[in-house]
Amino acid sequence: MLKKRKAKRRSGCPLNASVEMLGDRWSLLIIRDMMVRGSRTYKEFLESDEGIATNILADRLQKLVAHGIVTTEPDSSDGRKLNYLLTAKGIDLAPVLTEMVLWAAAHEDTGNQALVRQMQADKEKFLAGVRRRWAKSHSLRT
Amino acid sequence: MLKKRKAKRRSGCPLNASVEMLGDRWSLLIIRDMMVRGSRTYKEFLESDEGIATNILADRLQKLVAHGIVTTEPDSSDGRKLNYLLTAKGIDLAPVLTEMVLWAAAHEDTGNQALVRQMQADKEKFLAGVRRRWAKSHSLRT
DNA sequence: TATATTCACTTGCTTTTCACAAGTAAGATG
DNA sequence: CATCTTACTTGTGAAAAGCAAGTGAATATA
Repeated sequence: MLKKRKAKRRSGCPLNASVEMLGDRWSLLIIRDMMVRGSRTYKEFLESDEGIATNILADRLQKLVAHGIVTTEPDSSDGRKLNYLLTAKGIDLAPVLTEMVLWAAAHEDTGNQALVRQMQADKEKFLAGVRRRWAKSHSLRT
Repeated sequence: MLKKRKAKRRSGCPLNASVEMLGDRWSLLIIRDMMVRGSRTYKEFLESDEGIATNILADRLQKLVAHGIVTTEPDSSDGRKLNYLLTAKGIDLAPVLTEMVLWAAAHEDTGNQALVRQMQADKEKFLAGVRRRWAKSHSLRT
């Protein structure tokens, strides 16, 4: 399979750059799974409530890796497993996710009120927590 | 045309709700045009750098209205024009857009550095500005 | 007032992406 | 060794995106 060299941007606007990397119905949910649910493997992502299709998941993971948001490393105790981990760039998406969660929680009837209340109570504290958890468990690569 | 009653959510997660409303390659760009470029009409949206197709624009505007993010009102001085305006819910997306812009600006090579620097300098001030501009020029409807 | 132009879309068609079901290969387990 | 698990790939139909052209009402222009 031939991989494209450099998908040219539709515009130079930073929002457009974000949208081109994350603007679909799955990418941010995968990142959420890594960030708040601690998912690491293909199988764990598949088990999420939203029910992503296997081929779409493979495609999105590959794109997230290509964009430098996620890295992979083989699991040391099980040769079949590949661990997907957030890079520093990926962790920096925490504020984006937070604002999206708070917006939906404010304007829609949604579940997961535990997470929402935690974010509402102290956004910065929540973000610090995410960063700390990730800094601890892995050496972050760029 | 029959409109669907209530597109059931894939999950109750607030992030999923956001993604189902905004997770595509155009919706947030339309909101950006309203929020920071002051676009109001179909034609103005079409003129954006990214080059949205006419049928996609019509579809996205309709969905944004359906989600209560945008409202319409006829232009008082030109009967052909329809003005699209952000609702309070739409304006509340300002922090989401801001974080997405700052993230891309930090990790990608993008343009529009003027806007970025303004956001970096004082996020809260920028957000207050957006809110003030919108509160002034229209009565916000829910 | 007739004509051209603008505005906000539709329509039709092709291409791309999504979704579902099934299959496969490498590694682990009993 | 046989079976199971994990991380995918492949095939197919359906849905959505993208492009070009067209429509109809309102407005500007000659």
